Amino acid sequence: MHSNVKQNVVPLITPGLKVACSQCNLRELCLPFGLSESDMIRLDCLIGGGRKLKRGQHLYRAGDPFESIFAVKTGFFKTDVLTEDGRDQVTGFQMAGEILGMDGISTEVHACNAVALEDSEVCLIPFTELEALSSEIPTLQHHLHKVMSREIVRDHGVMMLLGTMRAEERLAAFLLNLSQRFTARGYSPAEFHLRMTREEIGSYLGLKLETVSRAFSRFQDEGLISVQQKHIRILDIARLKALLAPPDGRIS
Amino acid sequence: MHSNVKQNVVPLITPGLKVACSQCNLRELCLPFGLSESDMIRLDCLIGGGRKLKRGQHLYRAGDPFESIFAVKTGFFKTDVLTEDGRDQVTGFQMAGEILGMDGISTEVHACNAVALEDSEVCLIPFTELEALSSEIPTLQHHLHKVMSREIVRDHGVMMLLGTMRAEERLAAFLLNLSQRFTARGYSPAEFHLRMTREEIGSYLGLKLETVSRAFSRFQDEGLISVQQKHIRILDIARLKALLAPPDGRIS
DNA sequence: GTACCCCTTTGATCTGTGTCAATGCAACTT
DNA sequence: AAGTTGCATTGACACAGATCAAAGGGGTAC
Repeated sequence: MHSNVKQNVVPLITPGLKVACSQCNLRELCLPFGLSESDMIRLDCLIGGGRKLKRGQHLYRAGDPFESIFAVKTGFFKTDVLTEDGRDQVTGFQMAGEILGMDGISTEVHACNAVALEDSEVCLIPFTELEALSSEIPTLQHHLHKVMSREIVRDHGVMMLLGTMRAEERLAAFLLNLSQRFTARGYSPAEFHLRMTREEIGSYLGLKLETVSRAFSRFQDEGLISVQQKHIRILDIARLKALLAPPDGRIS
Repeated sequence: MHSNVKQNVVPLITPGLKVACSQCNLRELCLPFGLSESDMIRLDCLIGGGRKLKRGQHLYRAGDPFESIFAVKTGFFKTDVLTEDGRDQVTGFQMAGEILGMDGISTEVHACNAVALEDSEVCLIPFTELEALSSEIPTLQHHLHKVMSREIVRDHGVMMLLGTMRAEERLAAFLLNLSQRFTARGYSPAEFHLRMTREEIGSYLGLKLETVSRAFSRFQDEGLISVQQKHIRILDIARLKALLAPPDGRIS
């Protein structure tokens, strides 16, 4: 009855898919950043091949034993936490060049779920081997620490968003963040396709899907963006930014 | 006019204050966890002495160059982020054995402020040296990664709290979290002193101080806790926990 | 010891977002 | 091509928490 898009079959590692970091056009965004050619080749050697996922498939689930972190090669992911009592919180959306799975290091078990929001491809980076290599390559070690620290800082930004912003401010911040990340990857800053549903956006932003939808509509009415389902075009990025810094200051 | 408690004078490093990790009764909670005696002594050697802070003093400020991380030896801290437009979000409260400052690794500059909420003492851990040592001691390296990962997981928990919980649930979660952390340090799980103001609790929990105060009062009326200013006594921990897992499930 | 100031509590009202409900739209299946 | 299904939009209403305001209490500094 279900299409294979939703089956969540555990995907096999596809060894033929291996593409060396040194050849990868994401290397300036990803883990190998800053490495010399020769060090990059050493990193190539430990990366355990790629893995392809269909839309809807889990890369890992909360409770899975932690063995690797993952670098997104193509596609789009979400991570979410869910508690016994049924709460569900999207903790992030990840795109090409971003690292997934660091939540698992602390307990040796993944703390959240990672799901592909479109057909995607990741590199598998066995963590024990990565630690071993990074103790030999200071640049790699330091960059790994930077990546983890960046995740912490990003999370603090989300806490700020959830703790202090109103619905429209949250959505504006979300759109601007996506725009900026797409830009860094060479895509249009103004026009993109949302891979996630209104409900997933809402979960990430601490809002209900209806509120997200209404905020989109209001932005459109005011000429800030144009929305057609999942297709977004930012029409007035300056006014969108201005939403985040209210003129009256709101200084406590 | 101001008392010296509020002056935020940059405190000097106090070399005489140095206490070795190997002698520290927090070593099982802190960075040296799991190290052999000899490795712990090597860690001792790089720890750059202690630093004492009066209540209200900053350990570091957003924008300060990043050089060290810090381990809380005694006392209590808060970290907060503030943006140009005047938003202010408390991102965490740290107590003995917890590590501060990892936000600075990614950009070489601290991303938030750390303030002592009572007279406190920290160990200074120069980060470059820590990286160097950790590449020689795999256990130390791995534990550092665990500490950073734990921070990421903790942040996800706060995002869950901010994104999905109602005021009383947030406060219950907050109290239970404090209780659990005090317990881990050998203090009473049921009775403790809040070091932060209602406003700081509110900022952390994404609530206004009046809402925090009202929630405290309601908890007291219902016999869950007793509140006397900053002195808290948990009277019915089971019912407090039950607040977090509503009987109807609330499963979406 | 005393005075001041900040923190906290509590009340009254307002408002943004959640909730409930119905309709619309688009893509995918058959 | 029609039917099914999931996602998005929109409206009406309710309510949790914010805001505004005032009074009380405790700790801290002198």
